[in-house]
This record gives sequence, structure tokens and C-alpha cells, in this order.
Amino acid sequence: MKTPEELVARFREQGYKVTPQRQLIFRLLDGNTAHPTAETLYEVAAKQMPGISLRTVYQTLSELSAMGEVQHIDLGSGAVRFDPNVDDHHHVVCSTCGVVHDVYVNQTPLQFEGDVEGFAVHSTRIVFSGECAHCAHLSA
Amino acid sequence: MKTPEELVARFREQGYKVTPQRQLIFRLLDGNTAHPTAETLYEVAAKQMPGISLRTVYQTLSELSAMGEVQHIDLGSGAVRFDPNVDDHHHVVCSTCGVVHDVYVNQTPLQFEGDVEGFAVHSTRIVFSGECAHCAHLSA
DNA sequence: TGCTAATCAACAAGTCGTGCTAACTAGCAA
DNA sequence: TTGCTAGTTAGCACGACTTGTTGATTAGCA
Repeated sequence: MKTPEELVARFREQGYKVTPQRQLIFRLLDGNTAHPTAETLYEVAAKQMPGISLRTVYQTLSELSAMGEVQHIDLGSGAVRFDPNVDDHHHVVCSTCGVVHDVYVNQTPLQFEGDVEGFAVHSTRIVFSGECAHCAHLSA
Repeated sequence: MKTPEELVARFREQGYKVTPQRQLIFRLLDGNTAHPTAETLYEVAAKQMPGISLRTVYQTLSELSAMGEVQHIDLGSGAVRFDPNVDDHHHVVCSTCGVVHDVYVNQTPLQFEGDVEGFAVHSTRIVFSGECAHCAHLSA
């Protein structure tokens, strides 16, 4: 994702207004590696700006997603999560505590075999599930 | 997934009753490579057994899933899909028509890098998205 | 045969996300 | 500074998907 300042400029360019709500969301996402859901982000935002609505958070995230500034990741755990990291990366998920981390896999592109003649792959998503060091320690 | 006959035996073993509804679902899943949703399966089942309820389909699928006889796959496309193939396999999804195929990736286990010291991977899910030969042909 | 699980219909609820409206606020260009 | 217009808000609703509940009926199987 671009920096909050660059996003402000891009929003202006596109004719979107730069509101305090949007700027707050830019700042909350900047360098955020927690893969928040819209709801989570809303809760944090509401602490700093009581009165901001969940609706606005959803809307701003959709705009950022449409502009390619955030990735929208679905780990099948209910809510969609947002990731300001738009590199070609993948995810590890702790099935105990639900924490998500970005990881890089360098064997890509992967080869596969199956009954899929002529399929043109545009993207590959890899999700590693397991137990993070913290949870392993607690359960040991 | 086991054959319908074996499933009947397993259900009996576990003290579950073998009802016509359950047997129908076993048969519909047997060799099914279409990755149906519960709803889809229900529609097909209802043609052969009018009166079967969606509730029963959901319940039987949950039982099969709990017994490890079907995989329950979430491609982030709304409904959860069920796959009677419980091998260690992955999926390709056409983003145009939504069709899902099973594929095998032999480079696994994959290595990854990132800020995830001591993470114990239990499973890896890979989803290839793109365009299937059929859709590519239509759009050409 | 009879206990008990399974099924069914019908209704509800919960989660996630979006649509709509009406009123107010505020960005930003002239 | 003004004024157009987009953005925000609350509130209500809906839709998709999935599960819970209840109460009556059916049927598996020991």
C-alpha cells in the first residue's frame, strides 16, 4: 500500500474527497500487519474518532481494494480480512489463535497435475494452517 | 471418500441410523467431482426424493465432514463446497464460470520465509485462480 | 415390537456485507 | 467566502449462508 500521504494525493486525483475518516483509515492501515477485518478496523477507528460509522469503514476499504491498495483475503474464517501488503505473498494462519502472518514462497510458479487442460493461471493463493509458536508453547 | 456401502457400515458402527436420505446423499457424493455446495446437493437430492429437507442435507454433510469422509472447502465465493476427494490435493478455480477442479502439486511441502519463527504447519491449501479452457475459448 | 434417533416444516437468529433514504456536514473549486 | 456536491451518518432492511429450536411424525434397528 502507498503511504497515507500518497493515498491522499491519489484520492484527490481520482476526484474522491479526502475526509478525516478516510485519512484515519489510511493511517490505521499503514504498516499494519495484523490483517484486520473491517469490524476490527472499525473498532480501532471508533476509539480515535467516536461517531465514525462501520458503513464508512466498509466503503473506504472497498475503494482501497478497487484501487489495488489493499488485498482482500478470505481465509474461510468468517469475515474477510484486509492486507495493506499487496506484494505477491501468501499466508500462514494459526488455527488456535487465528493470527495471520505474511510469508513469501519462492518455489512459485507451482506446477500441478490434474484433469485441467488449457487452464490459464492468473493467481495462486497458498494458505498454511497450523499452530504458531505462541500457542504451541501454551499447549505444551 | 469411502463407497456408499462402506459408509453405510461406518454409520451403523458409529450408532448412526442409515436412513434413505443419508444413503441418497452418499450416492450423490460418490465419485462427484463437481465440488457441490450444500444447496446444490439439496436441489439434486430433492429431484430424486421430493420432501428431503435442506436441513437434513446440511446435517449429513456435517457428519461426513466430522468423520473425515468429505473435505469442506471454502473458496471465498460465498457458500462452502464439499469434496468427496480427501486426498492431499489442491484446487483450480475458473474465475469466470466458477468451475472447480482437483489438482495435485508435487513440490509440497513448500518452504516459506517470513516473520514466523516456530510455526508448525499442519496443512497447506493452494488455490489456483484463472480461466478455464472453456471460458478462454468463449472469450477469444 | 418398541425405544429412540432421524426427519420434517416452520420459524428464528446470527454473521457478514450491502442497499436505501433522508438529513446533515464538509471538501474543494471557482 | 460561497456554493455545489460528495461524503457521512443513523436507522432500517435485506440477502446469502448456516445453524438452532420446537413439536409432531416417521422409521431404523436391537
